[in-house]
Amino acid sequence: MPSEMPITTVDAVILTLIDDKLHVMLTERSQEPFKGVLALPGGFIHADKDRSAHDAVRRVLSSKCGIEGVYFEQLMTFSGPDRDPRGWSISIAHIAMVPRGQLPADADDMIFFPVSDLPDMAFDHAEIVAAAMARLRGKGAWSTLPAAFLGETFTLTELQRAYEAVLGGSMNLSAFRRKVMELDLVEETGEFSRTTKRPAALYRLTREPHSFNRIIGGS
Amino acid sequence: MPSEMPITTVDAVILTLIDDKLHVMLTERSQEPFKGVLALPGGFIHADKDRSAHDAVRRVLSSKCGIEGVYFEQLMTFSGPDRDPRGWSISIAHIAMVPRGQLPADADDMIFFPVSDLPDMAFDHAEIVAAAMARLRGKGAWSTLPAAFLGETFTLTELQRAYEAVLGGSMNLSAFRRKVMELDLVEETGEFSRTTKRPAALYRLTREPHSFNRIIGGS
DNA sequence: TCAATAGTGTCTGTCAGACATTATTAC
DNA sequence: GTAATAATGTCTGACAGACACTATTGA
Repeated sequence: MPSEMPITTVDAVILTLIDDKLHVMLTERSQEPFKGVLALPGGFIHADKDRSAHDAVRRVLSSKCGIEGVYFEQLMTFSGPDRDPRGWSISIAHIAMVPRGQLPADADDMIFFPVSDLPDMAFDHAEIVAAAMARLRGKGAWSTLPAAFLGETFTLTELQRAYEAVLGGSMNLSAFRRKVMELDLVEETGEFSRTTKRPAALYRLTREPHSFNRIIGGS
Repeated sequence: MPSEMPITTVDAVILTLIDDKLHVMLTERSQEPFKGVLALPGGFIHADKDRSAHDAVRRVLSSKCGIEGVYFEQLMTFSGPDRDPRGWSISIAHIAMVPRGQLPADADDMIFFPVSDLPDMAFDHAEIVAAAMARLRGKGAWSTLPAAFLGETFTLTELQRAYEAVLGGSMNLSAFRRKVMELDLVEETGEFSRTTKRPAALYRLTREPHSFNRIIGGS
């Protein structure tokens, strides 16, 4: 067993939809290294507190960002001797999808940037965000994952906007509705949204975010 | 920075096709913990030797298994206080696809088991193999990844058998050929395989294993 | 000539995209 | 009524699956 183990951390790419566009949350680092530089929220794994990397991310989301009960999953692990000046390091990167309304009111040190226009970031975090976007694109078309950006209930139009934001490009209206209905991805709540002219039926997911087998066609 | 960091290892799920069925490579552990139990090949990350986890896997494949130059990619990272009796540990699991002919002749301590009938394994390696299978299924239909099980050149029938082994189930002959051709996944070599009655044209991939956008239909 | 495998042609049902149409509300 | 948004109906082209057919070899 080697005497010295790599530094082990977790990082979270926290995404949300603002004005139908994907945004990623960054914080300004308060400590060295990269003090004052924007970075993904993250932290060390605490062997005494965490039961898994997943658990460590939940702790970071909660304690550093005030975010609870959102959908997140492991993205991939980044590693190497040079990515952190403190030494050979590992970051188990995760991707989290947060409904806009579920973000804490106090957001002084949590800044959202559109993914289409990102600032310079600490460590290799630009690479991590790029990997998150690739994953989201790849998985978006094959899962109900984009629904994680919406609240408990949503209209079909809102759902379509979420898919479009994730996949980029626009989708066919009736094909989208047909597909969503026949795959039984959603069920009616019986309620209606009255924020638009004609009220829109509100739906909820029939199950947690999951994958399916046929693409919901892009533009 | 916490004083004690988790144990950091890499493991490899090495897969190959034997008689058109997926097999995974296991070795009998020569040391504690789990001495004498079957396990995935793996090892510690060596901060002084490895430039990345990917690099560590390449070293393990080469030094422990005699396998060079095969396609492999990161699967996911497993972590927790209980998966290794030596303490809080991380395993960055990888999945490797090896053509049957490229395995070293000497294979005394490398035993292949069909994925449909796996033995008990050390650590949480059963879970890792299950994750590898799920990944392979999910990605198989959307990439030329199954071709990584074949040699440099192959017949279309061999390619179809590889897809079928990865995806499970059988595929439509002419639909498969049509799709493969119109996606320009392969190109003719001009050579012919003479192992069957009628010679079959030999093809090679036009590019490295990669993803595409439409499924190659299963049965 | 027959068996075995490689490879092609064509029909058909399904489904995604396009787009016209209807429905329900606010003003 | 008119504007705006929600939701549906229907036509059409593309394509996957089915399957019959042809091609090329060994024995």
